[in-house]
Amino acid sequence: MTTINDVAKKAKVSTATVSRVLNNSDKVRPATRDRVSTIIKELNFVPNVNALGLQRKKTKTVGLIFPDASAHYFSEIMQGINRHLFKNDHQILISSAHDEEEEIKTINGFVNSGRIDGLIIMMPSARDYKGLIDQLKNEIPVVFIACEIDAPYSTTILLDNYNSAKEMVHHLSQLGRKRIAFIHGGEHNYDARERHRGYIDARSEYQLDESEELEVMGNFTEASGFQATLALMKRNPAPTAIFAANDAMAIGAIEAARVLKLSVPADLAIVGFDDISLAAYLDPALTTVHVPLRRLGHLAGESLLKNMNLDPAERTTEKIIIPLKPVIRRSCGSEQESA
Amino acid sequence: MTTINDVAKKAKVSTATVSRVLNNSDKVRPATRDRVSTIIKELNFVPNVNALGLQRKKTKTVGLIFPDASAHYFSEIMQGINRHLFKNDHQILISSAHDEEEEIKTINGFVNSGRIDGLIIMMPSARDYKGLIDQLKNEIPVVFIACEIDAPYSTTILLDNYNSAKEMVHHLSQLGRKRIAFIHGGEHNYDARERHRGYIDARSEYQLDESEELEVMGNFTEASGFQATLALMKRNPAPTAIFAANDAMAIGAIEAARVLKLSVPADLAIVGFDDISLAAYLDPALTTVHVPLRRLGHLAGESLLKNMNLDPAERTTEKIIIPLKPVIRRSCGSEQESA
DNA sequence: CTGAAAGCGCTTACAG
DNA sequence: CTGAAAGCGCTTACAG
Repeated sequence: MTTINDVAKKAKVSTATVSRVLNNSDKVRPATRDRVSTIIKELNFVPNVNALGLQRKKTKTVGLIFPDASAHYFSEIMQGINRHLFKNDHQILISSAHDEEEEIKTINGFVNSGRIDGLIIMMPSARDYKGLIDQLKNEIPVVFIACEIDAPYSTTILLDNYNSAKEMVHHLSQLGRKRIAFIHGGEHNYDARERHRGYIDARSEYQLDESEELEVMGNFTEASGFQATLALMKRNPAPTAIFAANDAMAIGAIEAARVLKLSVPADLAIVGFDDISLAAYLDPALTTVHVPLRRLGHLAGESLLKNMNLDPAERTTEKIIIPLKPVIRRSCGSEQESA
Repeated sequence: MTTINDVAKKAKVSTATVSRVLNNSDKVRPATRDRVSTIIKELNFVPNVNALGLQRKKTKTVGLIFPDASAHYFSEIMQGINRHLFKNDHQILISSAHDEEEEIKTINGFVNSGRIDGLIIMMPSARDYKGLIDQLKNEIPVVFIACEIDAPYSTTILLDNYNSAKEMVHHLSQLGRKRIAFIHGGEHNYDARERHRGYIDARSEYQLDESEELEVMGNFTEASGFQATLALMKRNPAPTAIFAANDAMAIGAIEAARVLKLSVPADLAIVGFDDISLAAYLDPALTTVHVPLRRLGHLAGESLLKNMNLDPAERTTEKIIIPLKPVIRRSCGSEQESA
């Protein structure tokens, strides 16, 4: 590996001068600068990041912690983050942990090792907030995605799950569905809980049938949506609509309806949440809530970068809530078609 | 940030001793070891990775380059890689680039900056192999995924797209479909090209209808599968089966068939490639080829780690081809159901 | 405009 | 078993 010494020797200058050329310092004679620049290219010299990090206490690297499930969801967000950071010459160090203990250990390693300048945490099922916040200690800026953790001087980015869920239930009720069931995504998942809360509140607000019988626990997979629907349709009276907490479960629900010889939406309206790319290509096309994952990632990257360039004293605590839009297609029984 | 000096001072030993404790050197008196260990915990000391990297020339970090499209495909692979590396105490630094020029620049930065100990490159649309190989220079071990680049001392992991595609066409022909169309995934994509090659060879081998009319270019999206199918069904005679180079396009094809009032599989058999999780939940359930993405990622991580622990002189050039299995469901018109 | 020297936080021969 | 010192590859005040 070529070092700054090799360059200095070949250019017959000191390493200080090479360093100045590298950093565009103005105090270098043009002739010297040219000579050194040429040799840097010749040798294909790239500065050693470890030496840089040690000396500057900045690594131009951002850490990204995410759960190892839900690949699609997180990969989209990650792409959004990456796109923004790449443009701004930063790298992403990822770590996906299995459980919360692992995650907290990883965060500790990330934060105190001088490895990263900022951290993005996706932890929808976080429970031990205390342990987490203790690790952080405001050493570096942090952005939380899809988890509500009251850490000072951090940014939190949330989806407006609650209101969109309410809106979706309202839409179904407007179409005459009064007995609306809900397939939950998991009680430890923040998004799932918020969607559920919106469903519950909407049910009472719009005076719909209320019963625990109408709620079934799923886990965001097609299979769980399928099973949940089979269970729900045994209720008496059976629901006239099913609101699944994500599209994958809605797809399982549609398949279950097919098996039960139920027509969707005539016998049973089914709606989802996420608006995955093939939602429009299902039969019937799925009514759902669009979630702009890339934009979420972009916002996270942007906010983090902003705070990384700020003095710790200047940082604020910020909360960004992304409004979501329902996408009305056929599966809810509406004739209306959205763009 | 706590340093080794803080620990040394507090424990009243030299930094050398702290270092020995940290590295489990046996030449430390138990009493000293205990005292130092206690203080390390007390101070929550984590060694600075930049100093470590500078000194050891190892960073316990692996680089991962991937295209910024196809989030799902790559996120699954990434999860497989990560799972394995996490267990072995390594981090992943990612970078997804827009085009090949960006990618090569990134690779150069990764390889010559002392940032990583190994590199995994997913570059299905790589064209400029020369530029790529020049960057590599055998500095660090490299694993290529889904691209055939003749770089010495590297590992290449490929899917057996070709034979599986042939097998799928054979299966359709066995079911009496003689006019089988193909929706291509993109001519610059390695997997797509191989699947296409298998299709072409199978067509002639099994004496099926051959015509350029039966091939349409798509781009791996539902929308392109939809459009391609609309175009294909205008042929005269129309195809009796469509082989889409991935599941997303197959889903688009099914929707197109629906619009055209064609029954699948009675009028038109449709098969895909990938076996995404909801393939089983489509109507009709999609016949496709299962691609074990996590396993692919796992193998990549494993191979890389193995080579990272080897002397450069001991490294070999390796090529791993992953066999793929068709999953026969309803959309091909077979009565047979696979597990 | 340029260089010698100190220092970032570690590790490791070397000496004791 | 332990410490003083050199060195990994950079940057930056300081002196000239």
